[in-house]
Formats: sequence, structure tokens, C-alpha cells
Amino acid sequence: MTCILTLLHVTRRPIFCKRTCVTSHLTALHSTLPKSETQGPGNENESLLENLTTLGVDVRMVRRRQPGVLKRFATNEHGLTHFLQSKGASQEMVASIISRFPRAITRSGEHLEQRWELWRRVFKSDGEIVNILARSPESFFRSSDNANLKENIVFLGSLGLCSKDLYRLLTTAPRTFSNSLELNQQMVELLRDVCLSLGGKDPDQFVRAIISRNSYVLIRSTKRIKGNVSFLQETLGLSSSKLLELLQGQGAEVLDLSNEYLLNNFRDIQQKLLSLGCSQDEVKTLVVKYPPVLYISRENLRNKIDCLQDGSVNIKQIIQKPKVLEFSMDNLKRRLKELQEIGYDFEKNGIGILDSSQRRFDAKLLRLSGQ
DNA sequence: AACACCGGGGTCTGCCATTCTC
DNA sequence: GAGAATGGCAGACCCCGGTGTT
Repeated sequence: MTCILTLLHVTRRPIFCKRTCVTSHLTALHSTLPKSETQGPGNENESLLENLTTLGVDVRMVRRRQPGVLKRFATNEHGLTHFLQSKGASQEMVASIISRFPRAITRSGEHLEQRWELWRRVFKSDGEIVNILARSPESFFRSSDNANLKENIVFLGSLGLCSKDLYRLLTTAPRTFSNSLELNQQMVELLRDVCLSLGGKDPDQFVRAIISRNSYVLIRSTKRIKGNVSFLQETLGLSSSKLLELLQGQGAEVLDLSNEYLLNNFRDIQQKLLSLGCSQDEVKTLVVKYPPVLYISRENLRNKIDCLQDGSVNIKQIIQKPKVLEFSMDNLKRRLKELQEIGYDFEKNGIGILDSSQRRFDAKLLRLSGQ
């Protein structure tokens, strides 16, 4: 298990204003909180409150999130602080970690050492773990069951994921670690069942394919995944083998969306295309050719289609080459404008130029301008 | 050279509800 | 019955380039 590591770079996925929303939400919430939540009940441990304040912890946040912790007499805030600092966390990080997941201070030094050692079986440096902790304290601290964690690591390793995929799984969805072993096993069983029910011959390979393409599957409910598979099956009317292929391919990317979101987005796509004179079959063609279209928010999708149409791209061309929808609005607008300036004819030349990489697009544009 | 096809890369938490445990 | 542990939820893309074919 010690070889489960490969370096990976971390950049982005839309982090949906979550943190800023929480902050503003907090400010708004605080002004309306009942007195007991801002001042605290009388049975809180005063010396603990002092300790936390000294450490820079946001006690109001603690009181709001896990008030029971403040009533405890035996806590380990200093031990936790020293422990995390010895691993490279800054004082601010520690304060933020405790503020966001107060129960962290109830973990003993021995427990922390053990848990860290287990995480280190997957991550090769303390710094990587510190970064994840700073991002998501709950993933590390929510469970106190180290034996379960150990079993989870063994189980996830036994799925036969390549080291890169396993590392990515636990970097991007560290909550997987804190799931009960049973929960993770249930999801894997569900995926195997889906595969077998669709006539697949290699359920293990299917599980690996799904997890490799969508790291979030294991932190979703089986109800959600099951619902989405059923929805795709019923809506797209594909044969079992075609659906199996879809799920192992780009279809995996939309499996973790909420059932309702998937349904609503499909309806939006359908409504938009039908209003443009397309047939029901063409709606399905679009989704099958490019399942991630279900991921795109309603407004974004409408804007992109409108923008392309305004730039003289035909909706039928979009259906045939839906990958163009993957590009940002800004990018599409820019390209359409540049192409318009040189009189590019989409009807004659197709829309392939729109979904090429920037480098290829620029090179092509240069050639066309030079002619 | 130009194009189409295709798959790769990166990427998630903080909260609430329910169940468990003491 | 309180606090701890665990399960589940909402939210909502973009870009690059290898390779085979003509």
C-alpha cells in the first residue's frame, strides 16, 4: 500500500462560492441568532473557552456547529495544536480547523498519531495531508474509528485501481476515507450489480472505470446513483450494451448529480431543442454523444446555444458536434467574433474549428488570414 | 497539412437529519 | 436524553493534445 502515490497537480473545479456564501451567511445569521447561541449557555467549560480564544478559534462558530464540545472537561486542544503544527500546519490553519470542526479537540494524541500514520499509507508527505485537512477538516476528524479507516484503505486498494486513480480519489473526495466500510462496500456492490444487470462480463473493471472517471461516486448515496442509472436507461432508450458503454465513458461524469438536477437539466435541454425544431431523437442523440451536457446549468446551456446561433451556427451542427458546448461562453464569443471578422462560413467549413485547442485555433486562424 | 476522433487532465465542502452509544 | 457518529444533500466545466486518416 505504500506505493499508492503518484504526484498530481491540483487546480480547479468550480468551487461554487461555497466558502464565501458560508461567510456571508454566517454574518447574516449571527445578527439573528438567539442569545443562547451567541453568548453560550452557562454550563460551558470556561477554561476551555479561554484556551480556544487564545488559539484564535472562532468560538461563536464552534458554539453554532458543535456546542456539546464546549461543555466537555477533558479536551486536547493543546495536544492537537502541537500535533498539527509539528506536521507543518500554521497557527491560523489550526484555528480554522478547530473552528470548522470543533470535535477535533476531543481526539487523543495516540488517536491522532494512528490516524495520521494510516493516511500516510496513501499520501507520501505530511504536507499533502495538511492541505486536505485545511480544506476539509471534517474528512479527517469526523470519525474516530481508526480500525474502520484501516479496513477502508485495504478495501479501496483491493479494487485494483491504479495508484494514480486511488490517490486522486482520496485527494479529491477524502470523505471516502471516513465512510463506514459497509457504505463503501455497498456502493461497489451496487456498481457491480448495475454492470451485471446490463449484461456486463467484468464488474470489477466496470467499478474501476466508474470510480476512475468520477471520484465522487463513493461519497454519494446508492439511492442517487441507482436513480441516475435508471433515469438514463429509461430516458435514452439504449440497449444494455450501449448503456454500459455510456456509463463507463463520459456518462460516469453525471452519475453523482442529484436526481432532480439531472431530470431538470434533461427537460431543459429537451425543451430548448424542441423549440428550435429538433426531434425527440435528436435530443437523445445529443445526450448520448455528449452526456456531460447534462452537467451544464440551464442558463449556461441556453446562453451557449443562443450565442452559437447568433454566430450563424446551426443547431443541427451543434447536435452533431456537441463538444463545442464544453467551451466557455467567453471563449466561444471570442472565437465567433474572430471568425466572423475573416468571413468564416460555418455552413461550408463546419464547426470543428470551434472545439479545437487554443493553439490549434490560433494556428488555423493565422493560416486563414494569410490566404 | 489539415482534419476528425477520442480520451486525458484537474476537481469538493459544510451543513442538516438520523442513528448510535453511553 | 445528550452528545457522538454517520449518512445524505446541494451546488453545477473547461481545456488540451495524441493519433490515425486523407
